[in-house]
Amino acid sequence: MTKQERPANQGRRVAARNRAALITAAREVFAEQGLNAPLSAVARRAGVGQGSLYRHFADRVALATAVLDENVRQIERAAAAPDASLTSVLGVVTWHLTRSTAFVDLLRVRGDGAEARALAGRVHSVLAGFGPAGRDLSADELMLAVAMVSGAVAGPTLAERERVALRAWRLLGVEVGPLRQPETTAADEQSDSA
Amino acid sequence: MTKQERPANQGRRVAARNRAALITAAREVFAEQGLNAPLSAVARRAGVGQGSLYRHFADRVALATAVLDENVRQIERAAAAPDASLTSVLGVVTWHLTRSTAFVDLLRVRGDGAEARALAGRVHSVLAGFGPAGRDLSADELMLAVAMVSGAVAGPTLAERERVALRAWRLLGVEVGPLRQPETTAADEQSDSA
Amino acid sequence: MTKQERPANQGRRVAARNRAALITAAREVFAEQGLNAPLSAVARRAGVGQGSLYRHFADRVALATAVLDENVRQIERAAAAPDASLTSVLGVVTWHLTRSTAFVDLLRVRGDGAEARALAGRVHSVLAGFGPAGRDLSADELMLAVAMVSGAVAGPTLAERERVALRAWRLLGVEVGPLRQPETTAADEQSDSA
Amino acid sequence: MTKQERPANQGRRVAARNRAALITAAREVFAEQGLNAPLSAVARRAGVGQGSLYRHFADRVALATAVLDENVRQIERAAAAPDASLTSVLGVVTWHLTRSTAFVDLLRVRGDGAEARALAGRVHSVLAGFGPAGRDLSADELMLAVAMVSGAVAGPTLAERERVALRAWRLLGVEVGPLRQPETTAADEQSDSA
DNA sequence: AATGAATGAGCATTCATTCAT
DNA sequence: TATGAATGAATGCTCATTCAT
Repeated sequence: MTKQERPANQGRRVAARNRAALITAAREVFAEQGLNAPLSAVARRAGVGQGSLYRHFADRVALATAVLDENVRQIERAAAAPDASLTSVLGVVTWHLTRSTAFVDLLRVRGDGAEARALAGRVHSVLAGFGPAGRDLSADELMLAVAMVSGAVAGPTLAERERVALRAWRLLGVEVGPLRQPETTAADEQSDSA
Repeated sequence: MTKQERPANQGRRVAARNRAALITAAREVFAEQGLNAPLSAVARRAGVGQGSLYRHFADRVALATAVLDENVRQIERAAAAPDASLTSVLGVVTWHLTRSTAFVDLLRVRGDGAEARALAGRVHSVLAGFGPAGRDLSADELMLAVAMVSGAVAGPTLAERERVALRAWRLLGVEVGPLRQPETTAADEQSDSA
Repeated sequence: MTKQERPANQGRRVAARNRAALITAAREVFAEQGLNAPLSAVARRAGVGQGSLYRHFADRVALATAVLDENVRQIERAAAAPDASLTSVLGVVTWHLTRSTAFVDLLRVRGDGAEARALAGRVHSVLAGFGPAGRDLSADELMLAVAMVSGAVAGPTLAERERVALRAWRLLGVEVGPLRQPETTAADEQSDSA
Repeated sequence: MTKQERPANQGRRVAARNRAALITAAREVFAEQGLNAPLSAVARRAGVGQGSLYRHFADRVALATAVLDENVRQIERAAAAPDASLTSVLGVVTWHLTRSTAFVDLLRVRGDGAEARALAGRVHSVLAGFGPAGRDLSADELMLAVAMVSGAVAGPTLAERERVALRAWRLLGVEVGPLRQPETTAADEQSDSA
């Protein structure tokens, strides 16, 4: 029964690997060149043919969504940690904000499509799961605050963006945990529902 | 080659008119499609040849600068009014924020070139000329707050953007005057030093 | 946008054919209009999309180099023939001179880029492999002589250019073999290393 | 009678000055950027409007012809000098060859239009007026030799071009006088027959 | 399922030429 | 007669998308 799985369904295995490589490449390319970067650059960096990119992702939005989906999942995972708090989750959110222009846009520009709204909604849900932190803000207000910080985050260097983000949170009177990289689990590589 | 029917060269009488038309068109096109909109679309909307656009504005930045320069000048003029206050000026700033994506980007993304920084600096100077309003904020903090509101402002409809902007200011505890259209004086049409 | 009738993508079977067609077209267009001829004209004559041209040849120089590379290879092949002599090789060189403006420019204007110099160098090497003919000239002097003849070769008709070239060689006291078309071997179509 | 001339027919005086300025500018621009340089660059360098350029010179050829006309006239003047010899005139010709790409093309590429042929013909006439020098060459052969040297003349630096030119003449066994700048007389500024 | 070449629409930019002032 | 702006065709180049292999 399990024999069939072994003689290598090479095609399927390669497919999954390609998909992951494309997401990784897209994350890097979008970060470097912005969300309008040529898709050919993504394919090249992933070491994959153009056609394969289109097989996995119908369009630019689908690819971007896949990238951001990982980000959001990491936030959800951070919120699921035993010692999680609003403060610590905001630390993860802000970590992403300072790393990824695309993520900034996600949380800033709502309504850019059903996918983006869905992702933003998941962040909203996460935040709603916590009580107020430092100030008594509703989940809606928290999302607005996140958008505001997103809007402020800009700058050529990572350090500068981090500094600005923290100042922005302070101005809002919201306490933020340390900006730390969330763990990337193997799960990130397995999504195949696109 | 043997085209006889040239749409007629209207001579240099139209020069000033063309320049103004280009700025107006650019304002609209940039607002709708963002700062990377095709310049050909601007020329078309202005009813002007491609070459004329390039004669008046050496590059995209020059054109965008001209557009934003008008915005900033209106803010400066609002600040110079006899009954001006930080609150009323923020009303004008926010009015622009809700109208123009380009203006949002100007105040959000600093360092995108000397021109942008100069324009943002002028806004900074204006804000620095007022005392605190509703909270005791330095000019730097005020600029950050403006950037944050800029970041939050998004939405398909004008009404939505206005609502969001006001909520954002409230979250910051800063009082904002009524969002009102600044007067467009003839001076705006005469700038020829770009 | 809603165009349904794409002229059909014939797949990569045509890749090699396209490359050859581009070189052929470029040879003709460059010969007729000079090395600055619009590349779009080359693509059109080759019956190929603009993009394909750029895929095969990164820039104008790469295309010109490919064209001239064939010429030089034919000269090298002529020099490798069992009964080759300086006289016979000069016949081939001169044959090209009278056929191709681009080739004339290659041998006339040195230093127009590393590629051109490399190609000219290969001609130099070929000439250096023979002893003097009709006069005792060094390889350097021979190259100069070739450049001089190149410079003299001009005229609207092929016959005129041939006549001038032969007169020029006579003035230099150098014997030249019959102007004959070198064989185009299949090898010319296979180069894929550009 | 001569009164009319004084009260300044300003228009006419300016016109002549502009014409001369255009020729000078064209000489420089064509030398730097080649014969296909933008005419707007010529007008700009001459400090003259685009329209004025077109008033004086119907097209690019007319302008180029005017530039070369000066060169040829200088050669004719050199030939008219009391101590002129074929050797000395060839020195002047070669001086021009090493200075001006346009002049090279004139003597190299015949048949580029009636104007060019006429100018080349004048050079031919000049050479025909002298006896053989160093070798017994007919005027036709001399013109061919000039074309050959023209063809050889190339190189990024003036010194290199001069060196090559002299080597080329040596290879032809023709003696050449020193390369010297011909005097520019006021006459060059007065041609108004275009 | 992957590949990589083909295709052409689209955008930026330049420049020859015309023409009102 | 000079001026300088207007015009748009032409060209280079890029890139999203399709499709034979």
